[in-house]
Amino acid sequence: MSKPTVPSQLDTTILAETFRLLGDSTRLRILFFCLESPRSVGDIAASLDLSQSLVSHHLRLLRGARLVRGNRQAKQIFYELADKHVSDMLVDMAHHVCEESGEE
Amino acid sequence: MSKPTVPSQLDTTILAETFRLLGDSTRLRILFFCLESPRSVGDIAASLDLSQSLVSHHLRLLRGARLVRGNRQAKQIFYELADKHVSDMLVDMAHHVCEESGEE
DNA sequence: CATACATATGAACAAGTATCGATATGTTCG
DNA sequence: CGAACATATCGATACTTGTTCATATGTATG
Repeated sequence: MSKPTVPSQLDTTILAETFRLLGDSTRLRILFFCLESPRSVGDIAASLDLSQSLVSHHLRLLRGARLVRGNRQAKQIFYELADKHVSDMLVDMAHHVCEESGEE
Repeated sequence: MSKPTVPSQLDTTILAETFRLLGDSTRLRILFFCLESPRSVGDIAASLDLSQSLVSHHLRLLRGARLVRGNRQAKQIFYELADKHVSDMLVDMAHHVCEESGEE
């Protein structure tokens, strides 16, 4: 278990798919915005200054990859990160990038 | 420092750029291959069944983002991950994806 | 039921990019 | 220096994808 470093080609594909979804600043902003607390689609669009349609499109992709999850509350649907896994990952990566400078 | 969860829009862009580079299975395969030990371009191309040109292109991108680093040794150039930061990140993400199933 | 509101979907377009083939740069050795 | 090898760059192409506009689905309220 000390050397599972090289994933199979299949795993690599899956990993890449996840990374690809995270590799768009609009989607990242949505994710980080929903990281604090569940947010409705309209709230996301307004707060991040994005069209409602665009937000919905992105949420669809994020939902498909099980990165977010939404539950309906009357007319609105509130989205939040799918699980602690995902949120931890995001926070970790944010830290990685913040510490990026002054390495060696 | 307990709630740096939401990065600035600028940071988000930088983060996304990094993710975008990781969001390609060919590049990921190259990275994981170089994770074990430094590899020459030709070795990467042969082992991963990719054209030399393609490998070089991807290495250029990865180099530009300081994800890999190469040092020349006679005719060959051996590439390795830029620092422990990057390699840790990759390994972590690989684990995340492996544990992906059987969550709830 | 009809109206208003919130979200989702579909078509279409522009921009980005992964890949390939050919060629150039650079390095070693005779 | 010139030949051989390793890597990098350039041009072109096919494909993916982020975004917008218009419209559909779904949900609550008078």
